[in-house]
Amino acid sequence: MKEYNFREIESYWQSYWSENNSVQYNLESNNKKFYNLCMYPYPSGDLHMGHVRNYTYGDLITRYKLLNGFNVLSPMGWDSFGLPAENAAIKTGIHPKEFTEQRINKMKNQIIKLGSLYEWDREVAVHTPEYYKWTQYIFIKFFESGLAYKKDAPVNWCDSCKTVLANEQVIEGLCDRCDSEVIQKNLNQWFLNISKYGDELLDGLNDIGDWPENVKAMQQNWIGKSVGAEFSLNIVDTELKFDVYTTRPDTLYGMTFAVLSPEHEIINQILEISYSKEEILSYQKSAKQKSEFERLSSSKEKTGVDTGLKVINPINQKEVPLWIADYVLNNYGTGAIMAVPAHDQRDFEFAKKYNIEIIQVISDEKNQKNVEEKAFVDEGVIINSNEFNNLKSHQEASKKIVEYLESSNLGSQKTVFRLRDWLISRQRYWGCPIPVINCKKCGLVSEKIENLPVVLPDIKDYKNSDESPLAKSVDFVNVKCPNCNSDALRETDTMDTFVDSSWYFLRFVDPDNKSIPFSSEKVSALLPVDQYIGGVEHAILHLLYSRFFVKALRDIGMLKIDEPFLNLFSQGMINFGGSKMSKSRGNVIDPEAYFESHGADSLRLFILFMAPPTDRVEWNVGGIEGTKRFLNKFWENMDALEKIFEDVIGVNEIDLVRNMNQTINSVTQHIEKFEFNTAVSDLMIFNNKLSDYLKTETILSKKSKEFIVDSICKLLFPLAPHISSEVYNKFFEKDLIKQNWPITDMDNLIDPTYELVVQINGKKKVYKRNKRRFKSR
RNA sequence: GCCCGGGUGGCGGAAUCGGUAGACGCGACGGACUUAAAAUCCGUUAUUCGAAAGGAUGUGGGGGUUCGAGUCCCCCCUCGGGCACCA
Repeated sequence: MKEYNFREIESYWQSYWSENNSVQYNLESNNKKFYNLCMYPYPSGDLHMGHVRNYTYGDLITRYKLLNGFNVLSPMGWDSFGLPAENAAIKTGIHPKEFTEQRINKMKNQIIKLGSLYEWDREVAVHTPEYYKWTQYIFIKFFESGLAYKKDAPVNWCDSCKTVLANEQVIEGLCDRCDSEVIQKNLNQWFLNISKYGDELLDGLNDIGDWPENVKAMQQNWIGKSVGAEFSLNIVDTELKFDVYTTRPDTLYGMTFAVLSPEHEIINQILEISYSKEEILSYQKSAKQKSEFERLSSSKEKTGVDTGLKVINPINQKEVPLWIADYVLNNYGTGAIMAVPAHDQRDFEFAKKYNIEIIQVISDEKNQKNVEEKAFVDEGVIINSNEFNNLKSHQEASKKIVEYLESSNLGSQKTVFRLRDWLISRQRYWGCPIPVINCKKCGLVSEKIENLPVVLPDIKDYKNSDESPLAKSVDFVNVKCPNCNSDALRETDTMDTFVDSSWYFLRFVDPDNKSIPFSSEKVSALLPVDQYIGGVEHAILHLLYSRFFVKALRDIGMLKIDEPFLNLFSQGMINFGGSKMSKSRGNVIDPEAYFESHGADSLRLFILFMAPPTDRVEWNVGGIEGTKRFLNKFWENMDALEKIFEDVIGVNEIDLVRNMNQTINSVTQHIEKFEFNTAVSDLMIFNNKLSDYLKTETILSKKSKEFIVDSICKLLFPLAPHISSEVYNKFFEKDLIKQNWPITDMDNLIDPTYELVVQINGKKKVYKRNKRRFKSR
């Protein structure tokens, strides 16, 4: 059999679509809009299978929606700031801009070869001044409204590379580049106040649209809302007091000690009065030297130091010892806790180790639980708590005790989030400069809008020293204060690249706007994104940051929507040899080779066919042969149909037409439900039936022939657009992309015969083919 | 520890409402074509007993509901992912 010439066909249609602007959002159209978006890539230079999977799904949706008459917006851009370009620059001296743009060109070419349709006139790349000007604009608006602020914060620092590292760059406590140990260092850093939106980000998940449950669960988990109580503990014989937060106010009578985190501010005052000054100082020092990793993971053996001081339990005036221990984190709650060893496992271990009293205040109904081996954390009944005895814990007793604290002005109910403010400053070159100036007189002053963008200066050495690479450019750093015109210094940090990606989907609706980042009207017309498709690895960071950005931009009046993404689809990863494909593992399967050897249509079909889209899959080297065979067979069938003798309708023809109709019904439903693997198999089944027909029959009516070619090309179009466009054009001399999706004939779905099955005790015993007596619908 | 998903042939996976388990594809085996190979075409392919007809078993394990369970309920095992000293 001769193979169809996929190379020629694919390249022809790719040029055709591009020259005819086959996907273009039409402002004037009355058709319903559909904003279809794939997560834009970091331009690594090589398209990998993860991209192929992502863009195949995205393109399928674009084409399906086009045939269904939607006014589709399908843009693409580049997440083009980031470390790899900077590392390459350090190594080879090539400017990150040049390095990045070469890679963008290469990758864009590969995306086109996949046959993915994008409206390239809307392309954005975040590293261009035309884009980052508006990232800076938004930053300034955030700064002016208090959403961006600067404060001292502990960061991951590699003393060998002389740089701050992102959490993702710290691998088991070591620098991912030089393997030296990462330490905690206090630096003055920029933050965005995302925690202000904790409640809204959490509540928004309830009615957001169609999002995968696991992604919603991950975000809920990350936001980590908990409701408890906050109250003060007074230190005996002093004026000193501090706040503690607990989710278990019902256990208040069981408090037998209190703990401060080693970084707690009040320790400075404690040092003046404690007999254990030396021990405290040395404990603080050792806690500081531990890396975050070590501190959180070090075999969970708890350590601490006794201050020798006592605090008073506000509910019963009992005096209990005050300790300092690093199992209490300074940046959660109040950085201090009441410790109830009887009912908290961590407190229990600490109490056992240091021989601290344990008082049980909850038991089960028969009072048979004890706390000798471990803490009792389950629901139960209050004991040893005076007037609160016999109340049910946790809910009822907590409520009563909080009411008591509130009525006696001792404390109050309090909501705490795990979500922390977002540290966005990076001591890096290849990122968006922070548009702020430090003036000795005026303090932190934002750059004037008319002076934007603050352009990344050219420097010779991209390597960090003790400060950011941008500090090396004298011209960049030394400026006049926009306020008072006195000598001032520019910020030398750049922004986390997640800032760039938190609003790119907004720029796509208005990419050429020269006066503002985007028009609010256009955003309202096109957003939320109707279908967002991307990898599950962005379940928390990117998707949460973008949601935060939209809410923050709404609150400062720049747009009028609440959520950026209506429906989210997370595709599974593609592994090979049991692990994630990566250059360092040497297990990368290059999609480009398949464009040459099997064609983009075969690759797309195989990706669609291999597994349900949400599943993680193992790359199967031979599997693509199956979809290639299918396309060859399809091509051959179409060829045979073209030559078949046209005549009156025969009996088998009626069956074939019904099969086609059933296939229309089934493929449509599977695509709607994102069950692309079974959509492909439906088409394979019909193609096999068509082969059988053509082998045994010699005639077919013109009407049926045209119905079959028309329908099957349309059904195949979103999945394998090149071959279907070619066949359609050969038969009808029309552009398939401008046609309408086929409609199922509901009257011709059901086979007039059926198999009667008789089961006895659930086992099939008799089956027989019968004619249906009534036409059912 | 907590929160999400999963577990079906040699493999990837199908199976709207509880109603013929294993669609479709890969691989394997047998055959045709060929000097030969590749490609292509035809056939077989859950396990097991049987020459065959046919029978028995079978969706991680155990129980239950039902005329009937991959599907519903309870318990357990196990794999993957996320979070994790979060008070």
